[in-house]
Amino acid sequence: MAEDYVELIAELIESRGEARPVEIAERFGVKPPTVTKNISRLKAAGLVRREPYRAIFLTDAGRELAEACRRRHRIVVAFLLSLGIDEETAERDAEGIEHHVSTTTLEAFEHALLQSQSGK
Amino acid sequence: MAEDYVELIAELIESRGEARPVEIAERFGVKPPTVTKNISRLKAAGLVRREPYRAIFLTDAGRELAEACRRRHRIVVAFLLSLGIDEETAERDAEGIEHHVSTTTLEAFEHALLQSQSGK
DNA sequence: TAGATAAATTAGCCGTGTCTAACTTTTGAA
DNA sequence: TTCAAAAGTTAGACACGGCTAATTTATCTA
Ligand SMILES: [Mn+2]
Ligand SMILES: [Mn+2]
Ligand SMILES: [Mn+2]
Ligand SMILES: [Mn+2]
Repeated sequence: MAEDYVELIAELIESRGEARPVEIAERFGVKPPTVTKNISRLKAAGLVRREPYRAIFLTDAGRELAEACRRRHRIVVAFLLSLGIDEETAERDAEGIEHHVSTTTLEAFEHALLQSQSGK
Repeated sequence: MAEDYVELIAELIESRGEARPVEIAERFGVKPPTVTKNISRLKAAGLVRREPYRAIFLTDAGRELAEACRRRHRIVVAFLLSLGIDEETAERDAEGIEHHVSTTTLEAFEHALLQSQSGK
């Protein structure tokens, strides 16, 4: 959970300037109270900073985690695409797969990606 | 959860002749009461048949699900191995990845597997 | 600037999956 | 054949992630 949240929060801050619960709820297909509760957990975990009724900010730890997650996400998607999978499926599957890919496997994906690029 | 359980139950029946809660608990690194409760849910879902204090059997539906899961598991592991990932990591990662692989992606894995075999 | 609307929170519920402690049933050895 | 050890179950607790209904706060608009 935490990974998907910080990832989305980072993206919202980048694209919208701020991360709002209502956006998060829409993106995850979840109701606002669920977001409120989960954001509290993120705050308790030191990943997020925020005051009630205000936008959500990432802590340093949160930003670091977000960056790692976004990188992993990009690699997994790119890898699936390189296998000829359509974009929609690649995105959907990557959203789950990304949470189970070890460093070893991620590196193997990157390596395979390079091969497929050189081999056209 | 159900997928991992029926998969393991099928394997235990095949290798040991029967599936016992104590073995399931060990394999999943979980305590026996957890297994009891989860097996009850499997029974409620019509995947498993059993009487208290006796071994666990799969229903037809359970057996079908188990077969599908084992097939997916084998393909994901084989695919990761074909990328040069070590067996331990491949098994560990596959255990999570298998639950997020769509039919489309599974087919892409199979296809890539064939390519890697022909290309030696 | 008042009032309506939108956004967010709180309270309380539920199902899942985990645990420990205590109990019951089965089993296997003496 | 008995009875101790192993296996399994029950009871009760907890954290997580989801929900609805009701309330509170912020925002926009007339
Ligand atoms: Mn994800
Ligand atoms: Mn992601
Ligand atoms: Mn699994
Ligand atoms: Mn598996």
